[in-house]
Amino acid sequence: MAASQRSRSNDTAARAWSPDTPVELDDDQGQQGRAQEEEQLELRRGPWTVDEDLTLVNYIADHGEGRWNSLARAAGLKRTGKSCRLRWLNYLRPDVKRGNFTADEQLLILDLHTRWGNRWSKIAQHLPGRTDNEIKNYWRTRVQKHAKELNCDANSKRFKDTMRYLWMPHLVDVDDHRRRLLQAQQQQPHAADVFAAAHAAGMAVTSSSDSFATADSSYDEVGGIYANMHVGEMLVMNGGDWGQDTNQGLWPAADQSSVQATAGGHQFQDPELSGWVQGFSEGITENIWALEDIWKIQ
DNA sequence: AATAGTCGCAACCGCCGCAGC
DNA sequence: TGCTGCGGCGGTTGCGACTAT
Repeated sequence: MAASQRSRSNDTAARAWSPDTPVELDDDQGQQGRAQEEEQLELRRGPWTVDEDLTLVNYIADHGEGRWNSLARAAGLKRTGKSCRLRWLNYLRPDVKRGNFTADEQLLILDLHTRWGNRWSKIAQHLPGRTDNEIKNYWRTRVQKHAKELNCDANSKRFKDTMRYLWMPHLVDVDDHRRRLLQAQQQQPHAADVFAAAHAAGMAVTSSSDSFATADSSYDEVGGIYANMHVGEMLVMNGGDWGQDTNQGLWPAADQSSVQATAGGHQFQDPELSGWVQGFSEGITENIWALEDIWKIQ
């Protein structure tokens, strides 16, 4: 990263462009052949114009995509091959899906990101019409924003656990969940009792004492919500038995199945497409984050 | 209405792996 | 076997649009 930052600072001057100004050459580029230098001097950067878009689209329609550097030259575009490729893949390609992510797509992104991390292109392969760039932007803007609101990093285990064991199961059936939570709040034991039960069951609660302490402190406040997240953690630690035995009434039935599906070694019904995620969002808002008020309601 | 702050997105960059020579 | 060019990837940035004050 240091190298990246160093190179970034060196890019400052080169970044002072406008769409109508040619690219300035650095020393290395200046050492190349004169013809190539003259050609590169004319390269454009910045936002694409409508004419450029039309040129690129028409050329690809006639000749197909690929060989981007030669394509850019042949099409008469004063752009780098990389720039043409990016413009085509992220914006001009006919099957690119524009607009907001659906709830299903958002859930799938959350799910796949917990499995693969910032492998945007790999994640994008499972969202037809969506580009890695779009997903990356979505993650950086929406998801990281909510992680910040939770005072944790979007790549942290805590946030991923929150997503996997709390938030996503939450979306299975919001109304049903609310009703069951009300019941659970009336029935559930105090967090200290839960801790004692876990301890008596021989769980390695000491190894997650920090997490449990967090759950403990949040328990009364939110009526078991955060504790449930750590129940998920404990399921991972303890093979899933504890949650089934002691957590009855806390999780809606569908939630438990989801947890079980993920707890034992992060297994999925559909190893390719996380089928257990698909269909989660039926009947809920298109913006899953709009449900964040549930957190505050509890 | 003007200004400041924030957000979302398009586009850039360097790095890396691969294929061809 | 090493070099070179290309394509792909993930990280970062700049700026217009939007919102709050």
